Amino acid sequence: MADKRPAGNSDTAQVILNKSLPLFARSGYAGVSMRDIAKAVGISGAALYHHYPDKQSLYVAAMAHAFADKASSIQSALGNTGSPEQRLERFVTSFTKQMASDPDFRALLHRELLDGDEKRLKLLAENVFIEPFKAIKQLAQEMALDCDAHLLAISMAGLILFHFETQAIRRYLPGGLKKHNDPKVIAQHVISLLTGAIGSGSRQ
Amino acid sequence: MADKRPAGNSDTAQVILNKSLPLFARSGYAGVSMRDIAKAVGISGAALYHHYPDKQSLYVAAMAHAFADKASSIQSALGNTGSPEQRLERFVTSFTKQMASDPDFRALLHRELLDGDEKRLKLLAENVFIEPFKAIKQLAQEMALDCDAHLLAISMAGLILFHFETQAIRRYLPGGLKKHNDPKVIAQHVISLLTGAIGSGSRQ
DNA sequence: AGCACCTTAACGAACGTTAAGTAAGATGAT
DNA sequence: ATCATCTTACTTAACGTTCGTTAAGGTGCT
Repeated sequence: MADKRPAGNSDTAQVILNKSLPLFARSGYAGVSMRDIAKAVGISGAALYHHYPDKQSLYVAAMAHAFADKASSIQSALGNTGSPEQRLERFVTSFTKQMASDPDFRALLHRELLDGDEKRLKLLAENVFIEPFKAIKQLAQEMALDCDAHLLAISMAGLILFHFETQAIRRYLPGGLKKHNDPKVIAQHVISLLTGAIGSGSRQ
Repeated sequence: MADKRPAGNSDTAQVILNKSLPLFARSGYAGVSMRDIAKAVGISGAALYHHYPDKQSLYVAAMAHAFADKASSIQSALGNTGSPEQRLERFVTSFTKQMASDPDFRALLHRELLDGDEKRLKLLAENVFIEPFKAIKQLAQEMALDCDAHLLAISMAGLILFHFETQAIRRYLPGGLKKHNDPKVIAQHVISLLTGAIGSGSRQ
């Protein structure tokens, strides 16, 4: 009853997106062939063209699929109750946890920032990041009235994302410990940095 | 005396690296063909194999070439005179300027962080980043005794790099202005953030 | 002569994509 | 209920192109 399949109602198109996403995340657009995707799905290469007109369209659909719902889940992390400090803490811990749990999303995001043409970046910005960014910027504005809110909002996201981006190479840098990949540790560090614990407090 | 060229000493091998680097930076390893490189250099595709045994070796040589001397120039930005605050300011302004002036290096760095296998990342870490990272970590330690220096050093680099990484998409995010791509503005923002101007000062 | 450096031509493999055909279920007239 | 017909979802085989790479040979300096 749950899954009748009368006709013209296959979920293969969705399966293709789900199976191709980790491939694109790992190897990038040029690094994944249509045959790779077909093999991952378990169908012939030609069958892909029954669902998507070409590789480019499949890729764009996969990206849209990957980024869908991310906007709201990022934004909902902020809420609008409590003091700015509380909201900052809530956002940083939640965003850090989300990024930690979705390495494919992170990789695709970085790839789009590197390779995305104007059209794709505009789509990504307007459909995914504008709304959460607005909320973060608003928070930034409340926290530091004299500081450029746009720059500060970018800094918040960057602080978190860069720790994950450097996860692989930090194993070869001095002082790199396993705990530095713990979302809770990262979040705590970012919070204390953003609340001014570095330059002002803890004088010896 | 400086540049004799007796025999078996063409600079074509160097030209190949210099011409292929922007291609790899823009399109990644899989996105650049040997024929693309050959055309950029102005020789036949087969001639590349006179200087490098295969595409992989050419790529690794190009990366080594791109990252050579970066280590010392980053590190020398710190120096070891003056107060920690002065050294921080010197490092941030200098590092920001260096990154602003070398988009290819930035792109290659991000690509290696995304795609680099264990061996390449280890090479990159040990030959390029270990020494400057040690110096930055040392600075971090002096600035915030109670904070994890490894995390703080990563944060310093990430704050700067992420502003450049998001340069293209910020045009579509609210509050994005041309001045936010000015190295001096970015550096000033990062410095004020790291010296604790956010959470502590400027209460209304 | 011999080596360094380059060419054109070509190899087989893999690429994105299309053509042609098949199996299975839905549809509609009888 | 049956049969022809249509659509959906796929298959195998092949198309022309481009890929990394090699073979064979030419030119010019030492």
